[in-house]
Amino acid sequence: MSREPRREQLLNAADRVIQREGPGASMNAIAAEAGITKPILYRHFGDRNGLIRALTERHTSGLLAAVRAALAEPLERRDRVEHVLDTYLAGIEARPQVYRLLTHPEPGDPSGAGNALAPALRQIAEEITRAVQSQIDLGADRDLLAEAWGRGITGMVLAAGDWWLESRPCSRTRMVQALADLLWGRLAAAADLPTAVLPTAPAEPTAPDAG
Amino acid sequence: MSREPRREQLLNAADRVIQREGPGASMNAIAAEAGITKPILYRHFGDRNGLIRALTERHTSGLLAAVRAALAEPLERRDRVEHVLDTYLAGIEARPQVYRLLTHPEPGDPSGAGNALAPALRQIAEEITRAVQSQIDLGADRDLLAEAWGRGITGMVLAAGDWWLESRPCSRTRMVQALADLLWGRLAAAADLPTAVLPTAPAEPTAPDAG
DNA sequence: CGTCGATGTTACCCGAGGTAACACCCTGGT
DNA sequence: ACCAGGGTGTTACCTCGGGTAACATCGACG
Repeated sequence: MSREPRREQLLNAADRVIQREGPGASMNAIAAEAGITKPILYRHFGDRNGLIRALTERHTSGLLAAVRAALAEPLERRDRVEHVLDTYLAGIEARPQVYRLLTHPEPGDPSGAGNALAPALRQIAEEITRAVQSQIDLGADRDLLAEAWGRGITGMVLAAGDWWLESRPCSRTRMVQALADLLWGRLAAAADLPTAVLPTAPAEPTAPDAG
Repeated sequence: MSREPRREQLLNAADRVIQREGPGASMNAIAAEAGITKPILYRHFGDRNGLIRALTERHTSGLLAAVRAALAEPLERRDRVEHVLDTYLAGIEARPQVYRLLTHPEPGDPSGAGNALAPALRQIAEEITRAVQSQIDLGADRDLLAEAWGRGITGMVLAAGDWWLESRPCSRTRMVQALADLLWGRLAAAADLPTAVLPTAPAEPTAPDAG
């Protein structure tokens, strides 16, 4: 049996274990599930990261392709956004344990499951939730929206701030503007670009077929 | 010397080590920095999580208080939002290593620093960035906005989706609506509530002072 | 003077990632 | 027929980090 099919079998086994025990599963456990011992895993995947990477690539290729397709769907912009959101949520809903692996490839503590936000950040999220609840009139959906938004805004600022801190693409005040603009609906308000899909190829002014 | 001051000293030492080596610092290293050995740390903090928790609480109390204050500032709503964003970014800018600890209390792999988004999610962020860049007219700030938004939206959906998956507060379609509304500027469009600050005490209709 | 509550130590356990050395079995070329 | 190579697998080990047990010390207080 050549390498590739065997690799697939091992990945299947790893999948089952992680499905069952979460992303903290040990290499021993995975090897046992596959009916073999550790060194074989290491021969195939180098180290634990390699295994995890292979596993996530396998699972995320589908989700990633789906999201990409959703982003390119020829819909009204709002509908397209909803379509992308729904695609993602449906994807993580379908396989929760795998999703954990997607978001937390590093083991971390095995007890607490589902911590996209670290405890300290969860406190911030709660503050935002409370502020929204007490300051803004959101009608009947008030509680749900406030909580979802509290989490969402916190996650947004976390991810964007992390990137900003790492690569410093601009001043702090500009970053503040960029995020505030996003929260302020600029995504909805901006005009469409003239359907040029290829990023490196600006629409040729002489091309007659795009009218 | 009673417990508390000693505790502070140990936390100071832990702080220095983490400042220097990042959140993956070992208990041995921390103990060495404090000039002592491991068991003392364990006596004071129970386990590694306890130490980290104490450390983060210490540092985040300031940031959390600042964010809370910013959220209560009597400003125009947009200005308040910007104020909160700026407060947070200034906080993480001031002490990057501590910020890492805030966002990634679990060690994880020591090589990669600054991964608010796991690799798989970073791919999604890039897809969004590309889509925004190629589909929406954002003027001169185009590149910056697209990238910041790509990260931000991904982080938002990650955090909100994680929460939704964990506690299932509503149907998937409703969650999609909640997030799309957030991205669509409903935060900006909604009306103010009549300055009732206490969450559990709805504004008394007979109170005359709130006019 | 004893003892309580801190301080501190050395030495160990355990589990997990990772590796070295060895053995087998099939296939194919000479 | 034979042996080399590339796959399969094994046992036994190393290292490092979190965590604990057992023991020694120092100062204060009734």
